[in-house]
Amino acid sequence: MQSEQQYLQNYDPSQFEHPSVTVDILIFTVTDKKLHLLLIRRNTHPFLGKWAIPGGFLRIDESADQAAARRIREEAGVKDVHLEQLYTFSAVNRDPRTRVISIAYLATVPFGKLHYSAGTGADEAALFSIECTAGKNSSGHPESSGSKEDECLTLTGPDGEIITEASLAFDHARIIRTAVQRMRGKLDYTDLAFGFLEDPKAFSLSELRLIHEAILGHKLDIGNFRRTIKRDYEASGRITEKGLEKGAVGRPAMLYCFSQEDGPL
Amino acid sequence: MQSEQQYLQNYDPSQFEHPSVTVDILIFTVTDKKLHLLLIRRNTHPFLGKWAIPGGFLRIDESADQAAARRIREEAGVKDVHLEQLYTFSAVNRDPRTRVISIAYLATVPFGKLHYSAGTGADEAALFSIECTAGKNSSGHPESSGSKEDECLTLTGPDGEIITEASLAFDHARIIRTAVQRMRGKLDYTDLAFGFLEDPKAFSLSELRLIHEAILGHKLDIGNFRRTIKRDYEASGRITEKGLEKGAVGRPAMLYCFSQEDGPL
DNA sequence: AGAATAGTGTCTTTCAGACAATATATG
DNA sequence: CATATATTGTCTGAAAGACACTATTCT
Repeated sequence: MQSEQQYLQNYDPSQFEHPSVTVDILIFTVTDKKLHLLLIRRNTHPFLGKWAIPGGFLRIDESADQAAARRIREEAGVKDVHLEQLYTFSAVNRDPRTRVISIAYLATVPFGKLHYSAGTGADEAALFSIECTAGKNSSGHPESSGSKEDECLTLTGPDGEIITEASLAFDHARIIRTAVQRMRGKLDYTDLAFGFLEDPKAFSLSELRLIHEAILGHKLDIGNFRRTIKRDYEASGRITEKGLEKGAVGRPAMLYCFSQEDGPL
Repeated sequence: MQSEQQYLQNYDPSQFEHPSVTVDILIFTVTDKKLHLLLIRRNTHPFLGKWAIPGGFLRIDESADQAAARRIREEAGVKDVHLEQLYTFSAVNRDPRTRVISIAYLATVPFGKLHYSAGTGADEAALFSIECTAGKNSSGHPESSGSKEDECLTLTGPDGEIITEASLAFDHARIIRTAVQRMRGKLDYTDLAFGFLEDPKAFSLSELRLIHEAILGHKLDIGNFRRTIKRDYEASGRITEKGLEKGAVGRPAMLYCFSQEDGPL
C-alpha cells in the first residue's frame, strides 16, 4: 500500500470533469425608506443587456468568503460589511455556456458606504428598489422553479424603469427571492438590520425601525418596536445610550451605540 | 461583435482553473431516543482510517440536489427522504489533495428505512449517537475555526467507541456542528421532525416528542408539547386523528396522519 | 392493585399587537 | 401655537413554562 505522501503526489485532480464555480453577491442597501439591490447590466453574452447580480469566478487560491469579499470591494468599493453565504445554486442548465454552479452571498451595506459606477460605461450598475410580496412557503426549496405560491418580485430602477423577472439574467430572479426571504426570516433573531446602519456607533431607534420596515415591506408599530429592541438589546448591553441627536426636525432622538458581542472589544 | 451563438461556440471553459466540487451528505436518524449520524471509515488517503461524512464528486450532468439524492441511495439504500442543502464549505486548505469545495446536505431518515453496510468491509459504515452541547452563537460563521463559545461535540459508536473531533476527517467536525445547530434552529418552525417518523401516516405524539427531544438534546414537557403541536398542526389540517394504537404497553396512544401542505395530490 | 404510558387542566408569567397619551424639538 | 418626531404607558389576548391531575391499558 502506498503512503499518504505517495498518494498525494500521484493524485490527479483532472480525472474528473470539473464544473465552473462562481460567487454571486447580492449587495443590498436601504435608502429612501426602501430596500435596494445593486445590479449590473451584462455587456457580454449570454444575456447581453440584461440585468444581473454581480459575481465572478472563484479563484483557485481563495475561499468563497474571500472571493465574495474581493468581489464586493471591486463592485461596490466597500469592505468590512456584513457578508453571509446564502445558498449554492447548481441546476445543470442554469448557465448556457457550460456547467456553472454559483455560491450566492448576501451583503448588507449602508447606503453611504456604497460606491458604484452608475454611468453607462462598460459595467453599468444601478440600484433597484425591491418589492417582494412574499408567498408563505417558508420552507420552500430555493431552486425549484414552480412554487405553488409564487411571490411576485418587482424591481424599480433609478429612472423609474420597472423590470420584471424576465429581464433578469440566468436564474437570478429566484436567487433574489431567496435572499429577500432569508433576510426577512433572520431579521428578528439576528443582528442583520444593524448592518445597514449608516453609523452603528450613533443611530436612533427610528433609523433602525425604518430598516426593518424596508426589509419586511410593511410598517411596524413604533412603540412595540422600541419595546422589543430595548428589551432584547439594551439588557444584554449590545446597544447603549450615547446622547441626544442634534439639529433634527421634531424632538431629538436618543442615539445608541451598537457593539457586537464578539466585537473588537 | 459576435452573436450569442458564436460566443457560446467559442467559449472555452478550461480558461479558468476549476476546483473540484463534492457533495457531502449528513445522514441523520433517531433511534434509541437519541440523534444519530451515519459515518464511514475512510479506506484511502488522506485521513485513512478516520471517520468521515459520506460524499462524492459532483458529476457534470447532475445538480447538487440530484447528486445528494444519488449518494444517499448508494450509501443508505433509501430514497424519498427529506434532503436539504446545509452550507457550502470552501476553505482553501480543507482538503490536502487539491482544491475541493463541498456542498453539504442534511438528510432526515427514519431508522427503519436506513440500510447501510455495518460490516468491516471496504466501506465500513456506522451510526454514531451525537451529543452536542451547543454554544449560544446562533449566527456564528460555520467555517470560522475558533468560535469563542465552542460547543462540544461527542460521537459515540455502536460498540461504545467515543470519537472526538480529532478522529474525524477533513473539517467534518465543523460541518456536523453546523448541521446540528441548523436542525435545532429549524425544529420549531418547519416540519423537519416529521422526516424522522417511521410512518408519517400513523404516529403518536409521544413518538414525535421523542424525536424533538433527541434533536434538542433535552427533555420537553409532555403537556406543553402536545398543546403546541395540536394547535399548530391540527387546526391547519396538517395532522389528523387516525384511531388508537394497538398492542402497546400502557394506555394506547392516538395515532395521527401527517400530510404535507403541497403533498402528492 | 401496581406499573406504565397517554392525555387534560390550571396557574403564572411573558410577550405581541393595538392604540392612547405625553415630551421635546422647530418654525 | 401648530407641526413633527420621539418616547412612554396601558389594555387585551395569546402563548410559554411549570406542574398537578386524570385515563386507559397490561401484568
